[in-house]
Amino acid sequence: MREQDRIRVLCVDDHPLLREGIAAIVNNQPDMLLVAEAGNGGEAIQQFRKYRPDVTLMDLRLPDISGIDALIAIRAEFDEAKVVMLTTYEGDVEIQRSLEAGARGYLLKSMPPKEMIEAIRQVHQGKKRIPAELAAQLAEHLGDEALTPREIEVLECIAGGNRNRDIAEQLFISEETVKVHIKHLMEKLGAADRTQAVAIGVRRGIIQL
Amino acid sequence: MREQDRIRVLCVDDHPLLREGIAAIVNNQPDMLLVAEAGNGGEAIQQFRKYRPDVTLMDLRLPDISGIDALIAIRAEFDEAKVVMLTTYEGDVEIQRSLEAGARGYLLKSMPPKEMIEAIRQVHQGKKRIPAELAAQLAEHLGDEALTPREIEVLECIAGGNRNRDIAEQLFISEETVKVHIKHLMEKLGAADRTQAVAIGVRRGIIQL
DNA sequence: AGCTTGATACCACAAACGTGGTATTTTTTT
DNA sequence: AAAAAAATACCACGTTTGTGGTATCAAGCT
Repeated sequence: MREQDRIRVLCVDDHPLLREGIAAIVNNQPDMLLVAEAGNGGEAIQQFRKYRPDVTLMDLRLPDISGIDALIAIRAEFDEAKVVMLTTYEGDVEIQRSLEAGARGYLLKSMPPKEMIEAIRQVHQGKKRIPAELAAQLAEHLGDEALTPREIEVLECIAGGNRNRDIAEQLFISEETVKVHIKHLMEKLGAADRTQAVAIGVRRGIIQL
Repeated sequence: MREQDRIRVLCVDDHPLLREGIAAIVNNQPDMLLVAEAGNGGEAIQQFRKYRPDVTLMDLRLPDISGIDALIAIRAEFDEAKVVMLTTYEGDVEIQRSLEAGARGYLLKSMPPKEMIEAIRQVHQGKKRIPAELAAQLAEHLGDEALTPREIEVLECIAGGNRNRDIAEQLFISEETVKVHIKHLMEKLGAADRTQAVAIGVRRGIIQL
């Protein structure tokens, strides 16, 4: 295959070890070529502008901005950009937000390399690629109401071990309002108490400790 | 350098992508040779028996048994085994347990490859290698009393959103005893309430959600 | 203009939680 | 054999949390 006909890939990840592994595997494919790498979101945008890759592999958490924000920034300039999110493990919320932001695929770093190269080929052909396990996980919470920004804020305060009174002070609202927010977020998350709300929030990627 | 003089390395990790990266980097060193790989703890033990590597890179979480248990199993047979733990990120408790189990080093997967190859060389020479950041994190909780097995069990129940009464039933003890355990574990962790106890427990690697 | 959503606020009540102290038994360590 | 640590249990008391219901206001959508 001529070099200019290969699928040109950009890899964005802050782990050099993993980038190395991806580079080895991608360049081992006769129909692919790793044209650039980036270790953070800013670099990712620059490298995209410079190389206009056919497919971009993007880690979800980067040192500067989140992978989702990098994705949004890139798609704002290059609407047709084909980006596959690649992450260790995140909750359904991260998957959903990625797809809403226009990601064409979503892979776990623990998946076999075969899965990754197939995803690159499919996405390059204009298809989408979300593994069945992740699709299933996503589907589990599809009907669920999302937490509001304020509710997330309150949930973060709860995780910090704050009492309702302290949360009220920090957010400049009354203790009763805090209670209302907690009631709502517990309902939405299906939590029996504030502690489980934090546990579920962490598992689903809504908050991080 | 003759092949038999090279540092012979075994890599244990369930992420094929990362193994590939490590393989590329290790084999790129003139004084190193990746002699075997393993994707889980059982394989790791078999491969160690077969190849007797000079240095082993071991992921902390594996599909079958924990990396620490694999380390213990290997060191039970081969006391002089030189093992470096390699992980994405864990709390101080994991670091401490690894070192107690006889690990010679502890690295994060996010560290530059240079750090890893230096660690392999140093450990091969009989030295230990713990990066300053991790040593500092470890030192922060050195004087702390560890949670007892029962306290950890209770903490796990708390994280599940159980009330004291439910925990009592599950563990076949009285509600009052549960309260005592919670009081103690909160003191040890420096938590203001049960929710913060869970958050701290997760951050420090004492429990996982 | 009407509707929905998010955020705010208050009240009252019951349930659960956290704190103080004391005490027994078993296991482990010295 | 003595001491220390871990797990068990009970009581009393005040604090915090969670539930129910009602209501206002602003912003955004139809």
